[in-house]
Amino acid sequence: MQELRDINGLTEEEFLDTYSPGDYERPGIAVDTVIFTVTQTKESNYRKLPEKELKILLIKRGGHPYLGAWALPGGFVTPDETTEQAAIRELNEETGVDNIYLEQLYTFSDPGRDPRMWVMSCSYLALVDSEKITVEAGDDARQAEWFTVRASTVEESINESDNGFEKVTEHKLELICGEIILSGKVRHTILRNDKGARNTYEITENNGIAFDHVRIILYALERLRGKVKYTDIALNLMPEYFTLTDLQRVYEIILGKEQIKAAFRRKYSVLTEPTDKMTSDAGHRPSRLYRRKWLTD
Amino acid sequence: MQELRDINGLTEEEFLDTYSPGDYERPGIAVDTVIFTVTQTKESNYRKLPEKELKILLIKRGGHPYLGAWALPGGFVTPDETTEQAAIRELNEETGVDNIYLEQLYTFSDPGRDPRMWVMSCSYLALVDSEKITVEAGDDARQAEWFTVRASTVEESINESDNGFEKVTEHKLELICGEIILSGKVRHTILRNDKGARNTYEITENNGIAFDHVRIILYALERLRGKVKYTDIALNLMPEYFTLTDLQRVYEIILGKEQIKAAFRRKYSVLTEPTDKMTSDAGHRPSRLYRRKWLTD
DNA sequence: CAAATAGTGTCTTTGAGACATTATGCG
DNA sequence: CGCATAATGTCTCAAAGACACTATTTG
Repeated sequence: MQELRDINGLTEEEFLDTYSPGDYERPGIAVDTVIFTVTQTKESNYRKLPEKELKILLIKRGGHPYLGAWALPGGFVTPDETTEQAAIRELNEETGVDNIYLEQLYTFSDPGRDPRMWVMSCSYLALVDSEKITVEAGDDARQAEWFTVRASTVEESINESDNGFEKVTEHKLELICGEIILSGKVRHTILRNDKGARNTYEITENNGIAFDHVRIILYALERLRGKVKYTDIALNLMPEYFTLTDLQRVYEIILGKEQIKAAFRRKYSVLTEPTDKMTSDAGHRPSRLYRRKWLTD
Repeated sequence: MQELRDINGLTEEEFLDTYSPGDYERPGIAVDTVIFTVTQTKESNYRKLPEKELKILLIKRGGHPYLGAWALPGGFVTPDETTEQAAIRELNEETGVDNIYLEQLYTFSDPGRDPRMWVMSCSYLALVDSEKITVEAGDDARQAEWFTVRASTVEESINESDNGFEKVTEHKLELICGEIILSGKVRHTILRNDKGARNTYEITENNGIAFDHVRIILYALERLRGKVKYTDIALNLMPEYFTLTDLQRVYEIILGKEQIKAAFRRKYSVLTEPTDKMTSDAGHRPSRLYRRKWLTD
């Protein structure tokens, strides 16, 4: 260690021994995880392939604030863990899911985002294969459900000036689970000019979604959509064996856009390796099953 | 408001009136900003163009811990502001710089990253045009300096197994400001397998850089390098008028790779608009000056 | 004129879009 | 046999890589 002494003549060791944290205010740090999966619906026509749906997990709040509303799985970080470890721990406690893809999204810090007190949310994006989730909905009296995600961009306005522009976009989110329909809108204002770049987000409508979780969910979806095109992130949503058409459907449901088969296979089949297994008992030609290929770059 | 009552028979309003935050431990939240700029060096040969250097701002620590080491500009967040507002405030206090590009990077939360107490760092990436910085180095007795950034990947090892792989990369950072040379290494372990995806980072060497700031700086550089290719983010480093060769040099210094002139212009000149100004007094053909074009998508 | 940069032309390569054609299991 | 999907071939178009060639200024 260095022998440097500070203004009070203390070495670092001496300083740390006598250090006591000030009593200024500190925020609670929550982690909130947007966990996506893709599920199959049963198809009436035996010949047709089942349709896929993008879903996220929400938990019904049993206490104030937002009593009865639905919230992202999460909880508070403790001093002996990283936010990532906290996210894994909470997800495991609440869903029993283990070993899943996880990445940090964004830290939301608007004062007032929690009506109780000062709380920041360090949010995470998680992806899980639907075959892995045997989530006991509602372990400890809490109700947990998978909601189908529908998102759309409602309205845009662009205001160009000489040295920049202001663009307003309204994003709508709908979450559906049987009879339960939740929804919300977020207005995103992009301000770009020679004075800098500012993004502001405002929740303009909210039906049944707790805290600022509409915004977090929309942010997660945006990240997922962006990354799907240039990484192998989507493979985390696939079971061990899958067809290339399955994979294509997953891309389509995430991107909200049909993909051209030949081009899709050219681009994304490098993320997979063929097995000698085939599908069977479908009302049409069997399809080869593929596995994930682990790309080291 | 809703009339829902919780398990104690309270409405949300009543609940919030009587709510008192628990006394569990909370972390301090710091913001630390990696602010980049690109400067020109004087060129001895009057014909040649000046070379460019990528720099970041560091502040010499005047107290423990890490007394005498160099740290990113930053400070603690207060309850009435977002982390972004805190970053802007601190940057303004410490450098006088205003109106700059800012984006959130990552929240670092390793327990023990601050030897004093539990502190998380919400880090930001900032970009500023070097003509704007008239930073009074050392306002309030604190020494602030711009350090030239050199980064390289030192070593790699890949360990492939049947159901995934482990890849280790060592990143080296060198920061140079006159006689002062700081350096550090971060070992990045990427673990990908059917049990999930984990990245771990370990600071394996550190000469004169405070806290875990080596890692934050390397992370910022990675983000900058990634985004430069598919956004107009680099334009935030340019003065109002610049030549396309200037812009190309900025890309080259960020990416650490020469760009082919014709291809570069085809791709990135859409981010600019020509003016009728030209350079002059160079020992070669004058060059047209361009301005940033504000793209609304 | 020589040095050095400015600016453009064009051939090649790569990859995505679009669409067509052939293959195959099941009721 | 006909339905629905599987799998691949190929033409086109757009963008990036590579390199060459012409244009201009100043000492």
